[in-house]
Amino acid sequence: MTPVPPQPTRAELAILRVLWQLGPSTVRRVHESLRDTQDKDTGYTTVLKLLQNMTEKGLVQRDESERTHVYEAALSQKRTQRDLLRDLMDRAFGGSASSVVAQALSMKRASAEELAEIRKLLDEHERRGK
Amino acid sequence: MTPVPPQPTRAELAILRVLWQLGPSTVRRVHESLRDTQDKDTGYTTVLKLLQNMTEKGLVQRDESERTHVYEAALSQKRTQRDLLRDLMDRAFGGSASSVVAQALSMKRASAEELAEIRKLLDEHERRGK
DNA sequence: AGGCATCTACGACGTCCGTCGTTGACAGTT
DNA sequence: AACTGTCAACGACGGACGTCGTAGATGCCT
Repeated sequence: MTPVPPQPTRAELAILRVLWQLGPSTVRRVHESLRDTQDKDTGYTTVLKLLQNMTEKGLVQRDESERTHVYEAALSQKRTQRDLLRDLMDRAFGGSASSVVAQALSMKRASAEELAEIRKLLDEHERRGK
Repeated sequence: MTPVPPQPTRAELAILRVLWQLGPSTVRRVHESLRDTQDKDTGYTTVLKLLQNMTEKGLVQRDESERTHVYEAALSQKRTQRDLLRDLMDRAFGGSASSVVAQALSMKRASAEELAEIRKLLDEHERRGK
């Protein structure tokens, strides 16, 4: 009965994104990847501490068989995205999925390419729902 | 030169939702509305303090002409929703609007009614984009 | 005028979060 | 064996957040 891990904080989510992209990684790898991607510059021990906390919370799993530990995301990216979006949907959109979509469409980043993708998703969803 | 107010925290957002629903309100009205809606039970002075902080941050505007102050949301609901969704989209979805929509659709709450609404939005958006 | 209710302001406190320094263990190098 | 570098662990700290108690001002009622 593993209790559901709490939602990741901002910094924790940034780390999870690295783990999802790279797969199981050491602290050093995560730190360097953040160094490249991120604007901010976090220290090595900061990343270590975060990962220790995340292990405690159940957000990541740690392989300690070797001296240099290897961390892996405990939940899939999709699952985490779903949880986070659900939370925001409840808190800010009154639980309305269509409101969320409306706002998503109103953004400049909803390019033509993305619109086609969205329409495809909608068709699939409808077909499956039948 | 009003700087853009920072994003509201969880508790602040709950208050903003009340203000959007009720319009300009006193601390008491906000407190009572929260008492009805919310599961949690926050004290009067807590709500007052929150609203004072929010005034400081520029999230709300305060009318002090009367002894009992009246608070009003500084930004529209849509604008705030957009900002919050943008933030989450960047942090968790790599800035992809279609990923957000995909997740939104995968939720049980995307009812048939909502699906129709979403499709309508999509049509309008496409027509307008032409 | 006295007393009660209401309201704002202020300060305090516990918690979480992100940050980092230091320490001690371990490993490879010369 | 001594040195150098890497690693995990731990403690500390400043800031934000949400919480509330208390004080002081103001208004109302009798």
